[in-house]
Amino acid sequence: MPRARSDDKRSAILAAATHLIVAQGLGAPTMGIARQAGIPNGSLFTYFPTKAALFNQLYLELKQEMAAAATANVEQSDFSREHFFQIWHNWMHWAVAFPEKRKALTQLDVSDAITPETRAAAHRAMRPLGALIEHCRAAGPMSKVPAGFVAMLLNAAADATMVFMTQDPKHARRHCKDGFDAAWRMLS
Amino acid sequence: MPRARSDDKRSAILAAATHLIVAQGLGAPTMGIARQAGIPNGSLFTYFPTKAALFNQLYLELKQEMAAAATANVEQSDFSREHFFQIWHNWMHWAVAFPEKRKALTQLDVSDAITPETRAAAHRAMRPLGALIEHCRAAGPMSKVPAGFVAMLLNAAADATMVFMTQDPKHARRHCKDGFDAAWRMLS
DNA sequence: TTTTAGTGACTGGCTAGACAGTTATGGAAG
DNA sequence: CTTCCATAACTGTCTAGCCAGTCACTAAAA
Repeated sequence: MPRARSDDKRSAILAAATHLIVAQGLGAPTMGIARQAGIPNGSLFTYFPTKAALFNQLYLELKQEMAAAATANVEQSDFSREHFFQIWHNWMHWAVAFPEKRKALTQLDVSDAITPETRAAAHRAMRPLGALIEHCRAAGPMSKVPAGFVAMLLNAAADATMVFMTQDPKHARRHCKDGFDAAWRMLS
Repeated sequence: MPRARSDDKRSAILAAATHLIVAQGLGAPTMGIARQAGIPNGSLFTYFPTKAALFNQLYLELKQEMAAAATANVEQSDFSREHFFQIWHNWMHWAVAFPEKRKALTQLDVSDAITPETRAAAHRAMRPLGALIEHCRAAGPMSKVPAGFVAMLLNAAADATMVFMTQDPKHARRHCKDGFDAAWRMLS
């Protein structure tokens, strides 16, 4: 077997891309990303065939990481308010801990470089959350509302809460709770 | 006085930009925008000094148009649920009637080409809505939550509702009401 | 005649990706 | 154990194409 690719370099590229996307938007040049990652620009293309492929991969991994952070250490079958808050808290905590990742995600989300396939895969990563939401929805006033719509509304509330917490980290704890209360009022 | 600029051309440029931004993203070339507007590319720069200026102007005017559409034909001093729904309905109706304008707005919203000044001006355009929200907030369970946070949550809910209505126009009427009910539950 | 809009060819800078040559890796053959 | 080889990663330079904005000129308005 010939040389193996370096996971470190791969990660460095993704991290550099996250950083530069936040600083310069999606127009950030690949050369800048490579420099930030500490590799020559040519190497970037041995890890990702095109810029779009890099963005798709980044989007997917960030979404997966976010989903994993939200549902870490929680049981599948518990549908209580407290349990839901635990997940919400994990979720918000991740966003505050990695503000660049969250910002990069919102940029990538509206980009047309992200393919429907990637979006579908990202959606799949959020599946565990979906099941939980589904259960709460069915028991409350939104039982007649399409599940996708409910999910979208909750996502929107979560995003808004993340933005506000990041904007005003001093009162992050309170904003986290306020956002949750609002979301919970929405579906119960 | 020498030749006056043509309002028609100006509008054509803005309309063309809206259309192309939706189709190609913010990377849409000025030449493409000019072609779509039916003018030579040089003329675009007699109406807008730079591409960024064009985007800022477009953002501002779309936001103003949206705000005006939402608050058309409604009284300032009425704070009832019905009145709020009337505004919500106007708002959603605009989004469904002009889906491209809404989509272009969401693109522009995350762009770093939009200056803080433009954002402030756009925010001012939403002022009448803000007063209404403020009143409802103060009377409900979110009285202790910052007004900006409440506005952000409502905006997020409105956006999500717009997306879903546009996605599934067949049941737009129901989604409009469902979105409103959810938003109303949030703040009362 | 003055002033400014209209026009479209042009340009300078930038960037994604190609490429030709180099180097590390590990297995196979002796 | 040593040599050799096949493979694929590594590298920096290069280039073809694109695009925002310019400019020299013309046309219209007053």
